[in-house]
Amino acid sequence: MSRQKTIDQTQLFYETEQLILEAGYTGFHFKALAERLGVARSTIYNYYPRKEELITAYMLHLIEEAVRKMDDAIKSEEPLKTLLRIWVKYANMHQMLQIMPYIDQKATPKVEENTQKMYALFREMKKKISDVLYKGQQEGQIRTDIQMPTLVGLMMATVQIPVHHTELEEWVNEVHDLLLNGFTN
Amino acid sequence: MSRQKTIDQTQLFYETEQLILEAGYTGFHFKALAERLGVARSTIYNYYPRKEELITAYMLHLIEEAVRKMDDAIKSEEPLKTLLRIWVKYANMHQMLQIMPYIDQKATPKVEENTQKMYALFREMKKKISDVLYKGQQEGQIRTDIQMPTLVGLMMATVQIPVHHTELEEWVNEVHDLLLNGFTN
Amino acid sequence: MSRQKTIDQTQLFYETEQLILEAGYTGFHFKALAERLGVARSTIYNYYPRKEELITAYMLHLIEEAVRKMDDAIKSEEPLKTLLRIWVKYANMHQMLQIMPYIDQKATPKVEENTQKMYALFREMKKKISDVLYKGQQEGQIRTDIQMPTLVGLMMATVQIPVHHTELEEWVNEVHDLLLNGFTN
Amino acid sequence: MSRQKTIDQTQLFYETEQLILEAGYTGFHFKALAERLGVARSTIYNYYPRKEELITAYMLHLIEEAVRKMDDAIKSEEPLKTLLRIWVKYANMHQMLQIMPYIDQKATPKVEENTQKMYALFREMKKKISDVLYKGQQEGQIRTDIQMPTLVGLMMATVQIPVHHTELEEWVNEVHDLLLNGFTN
DNA sequence: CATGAATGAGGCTTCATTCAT
DNA sequence: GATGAATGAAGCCTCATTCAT
Repeated sequence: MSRQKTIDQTQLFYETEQLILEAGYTGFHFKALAERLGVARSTIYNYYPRKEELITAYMLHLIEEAVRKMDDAIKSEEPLKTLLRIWVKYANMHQMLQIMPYIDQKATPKVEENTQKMYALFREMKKKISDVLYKGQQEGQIRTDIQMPTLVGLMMATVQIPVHHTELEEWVNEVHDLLLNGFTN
Repeated sequence: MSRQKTIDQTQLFYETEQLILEAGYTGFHFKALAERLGVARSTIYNYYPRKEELITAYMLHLIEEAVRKMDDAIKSEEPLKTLLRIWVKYANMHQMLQIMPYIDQKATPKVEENTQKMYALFREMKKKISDVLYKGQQEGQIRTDIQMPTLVGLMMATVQIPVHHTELEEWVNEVHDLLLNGFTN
Repeated sequence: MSRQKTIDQTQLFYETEQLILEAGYTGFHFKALAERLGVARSTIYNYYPRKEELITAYMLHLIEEAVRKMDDAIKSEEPLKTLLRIWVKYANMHQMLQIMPYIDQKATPKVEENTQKMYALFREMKKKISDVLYKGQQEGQIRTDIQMPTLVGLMMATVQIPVHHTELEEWVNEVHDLLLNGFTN
Repeated sequence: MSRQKTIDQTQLFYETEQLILEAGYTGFHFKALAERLGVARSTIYNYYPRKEELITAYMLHLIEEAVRKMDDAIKSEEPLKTLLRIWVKYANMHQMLQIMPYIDQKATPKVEENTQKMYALFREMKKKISDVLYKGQQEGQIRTDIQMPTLVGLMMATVQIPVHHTELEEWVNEVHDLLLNGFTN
């Protein structure tokens, strides 16, 4: 019925991610993206009529995936460590979130919708972390004299800690230990 | 009647900072800057012949100031807490550093120079933090089973923790406590 | 469930007309047209390989219809009034004619052909009006001291007079009276 | 203080008018305009940041001029004929008004403002014509059995009558006569 | 120095049109 | 025939930068 497709969602999202990571939002154009994909610029417009629509669709997809994994994480034995592992694997998600303020969130209704959903999911993620920590408090392992948002904040901030380690798992162990026990002996 | 016609360095840096904070690197143009300053766009070129030159000059200035304050900090009684306080007060510096990758660092020799200096200063800052922690290790307060970059990394990551507190000092105390003693009871 | 998949000439012309009337030539695209018709854009190309071909075909069809009606009109008792009535009913034809200059009339041989035919028919229409007026002059009702093109021109210009009337027939009567007897008492 | 100007308002408006008359709204681009003016496309943007802004500014200017002339006209001896003369001299204004529907009237606040003003002036023009006709009615020359909007409409429609005459004044005389006395002997 | 004027490069989008199935 | 896919040409617009005064 029609010609063969040359770009698929997966590849499109993959190159979108790569381009943003390499060039930042400033350097993210359909021109550059088209070159990477080896298609004409206008072709992309047949899929996403607006730069912002593609970018938010991609982000939404990313965060949805992360949230799904977290759901499983919570049921694991060491939930905090598992959350940490996921959170760090999705470190680029964190980077993406930082570019949100520079996106025209009212570009099209679709963009607005995607944005809303993303923020909702992001709040959900924080909620999941809170829940794990709260459970720890109930069970007496986690201290209660620090405000919850500060606890969550520190946990989430760890994404910024560079990975000097041979294995990601080493990083996870070290940071987990540090979070739980602090700097002091 | 007419707005101020001459450019004042201080105001120039101030507006540069504001503009970047409000609009990000994407929204940082000489056009917008000139409007804020109430001068013609071309006037700015008499001071900084290149957008990148202005931006790196401003950042360099910012980081120099922070480093200077840190020098004093180290001599204080609670050096870690003082460092934390400074680091957080210069939180925007952190934001600025994140835009560095998107700046054409070879635009002009001056830009290259500024960039080099900035990175040097940034390394110096990390060194200062390391030193404080190292001293703590020598004195037996800080644990030695965690790699130094991880310690420094966590300390620096704290800028990301949102400030829900009435007073910045509360935030500092809470985060300091958390860093030292960890999540557990 | 799905919208009609085959194109029907009548509907095609109908939507063409509607779209031009609503959006003007500027807003007349195959994209918009295809949406209205509920078919793929490319489908239209199976019928009209060129935008201009469709548009001129439609116009030709419209003007042919009008000319046919005028033929009958001339045989009526009040030929001028009847012509006026037809002319006004085909007011959109007038609008269409105004977009002709902006169409690439040499796009394809077919377009050229349609255009030629249209202009011929249009001249024929003017001829018919002239004939009616000329007959009036012969019979002594219509004055002869005004150049014929001016008479015809005024008659055709009436299409621009807005219809504030409840019934179109009222408009016709009023304008007819005005044309014949003028502004004065 | 600055470089010499290469385009002035007058020339800009003149070329705008010519281009619209020749190419219609479809063919009116800054690209074409810039070529005519012999400047870079972007230069025009320094004056009018939006295509619609230029076009509406030009139209407003045109209609303002016409209204001003009409004011004088009304005091003349043969006001209706004078109005007719002016109206026809500004025939292109009429053409401009017809493209209004295809302009994005909400493009910018300035565009909206211009549009509002234009419509107001246009209503004013119609009012002036009405006033002249009304005065004629009071003085017993103009018939009162035809609705005023129809009278005004016919008068305004005359712009559409082609000028086959050697002198514009001949056209004016002929049309004026025709309007007043009608087609009949 | 300050400025208004001009410009080119580059990014954003839309649409007519072609083509393989 | 009908369609989805791809594309190029063309128009829109913004901004860094240069230049003459």
